[in-house]
Amino acid sequence: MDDEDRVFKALADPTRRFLLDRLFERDGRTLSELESELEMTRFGVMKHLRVLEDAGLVVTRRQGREKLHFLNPVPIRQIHNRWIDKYTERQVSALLELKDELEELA
Amino acid sequence: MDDEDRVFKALADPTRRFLLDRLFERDGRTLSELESELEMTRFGVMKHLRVLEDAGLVVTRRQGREKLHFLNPVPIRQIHNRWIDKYTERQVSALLELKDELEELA
DNA sequence: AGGATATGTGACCTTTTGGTCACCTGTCAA
DNA sequence: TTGACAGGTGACCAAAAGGTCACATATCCT
Repeated sequence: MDDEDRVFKALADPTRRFLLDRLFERDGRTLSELESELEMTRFGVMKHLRVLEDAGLVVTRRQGREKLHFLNPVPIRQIHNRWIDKYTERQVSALLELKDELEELA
Repeated sequence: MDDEDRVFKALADPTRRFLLDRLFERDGRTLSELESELEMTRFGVMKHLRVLEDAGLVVTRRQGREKLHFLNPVPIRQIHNRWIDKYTERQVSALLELKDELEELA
């Protein structure tokens, strides 16, 4: 499995996206901390974090007996660049901003 | 399966990403045209296109007995916005532009 | 009309993936 | 230094996904 494939496979699972959401909110969390927010055993969560790390979506640092997890946004941006060129980017982001404003009014 | 999940699941397969690449290059292609570029039966390709359409990554229009396929970039941009805020976007896109320039020199 | 062309459906099989468990290693602190 | 705590490995099972085929419908063109 190549690097690119790992990123997309990693994003395909809802639990892993939830983990990225938690890290987007605040990074530097430990396995135990992330586990406490999920209805799953530690082993399941560990496996998911491993997949995210192998994909480069999460980077880690050991601190004593703890392992801290950080979100890496670079692969996400690369997905974006693959199918959205500069010109289309302006159109699409304008469209989504408009959509957000309309939803705020409703 | 909710709408968001469908998008990520759709992107998880290399054949489907290849199809998006072809449509990014040029849209409005038919099933037969896309099939001719893949080592797979028509049924396999059709199944993949169906998944992409259900996810909203591809939109279609019937024209006689043909079905034309178009790339929709909106869901891709939404993935981007989920984990990259305005501030981070500037940093990451600058980093990737630098990376591209360096690779051009090498 | 009728054959060729373009797309569609449901059943089926194989491979991959998500999740759990028994068991193990490294680190902290009294 | 010993017990509690944080993280790690490999085997295992059930569920989901990728791919093919027999069969079917709609459209075009002569």
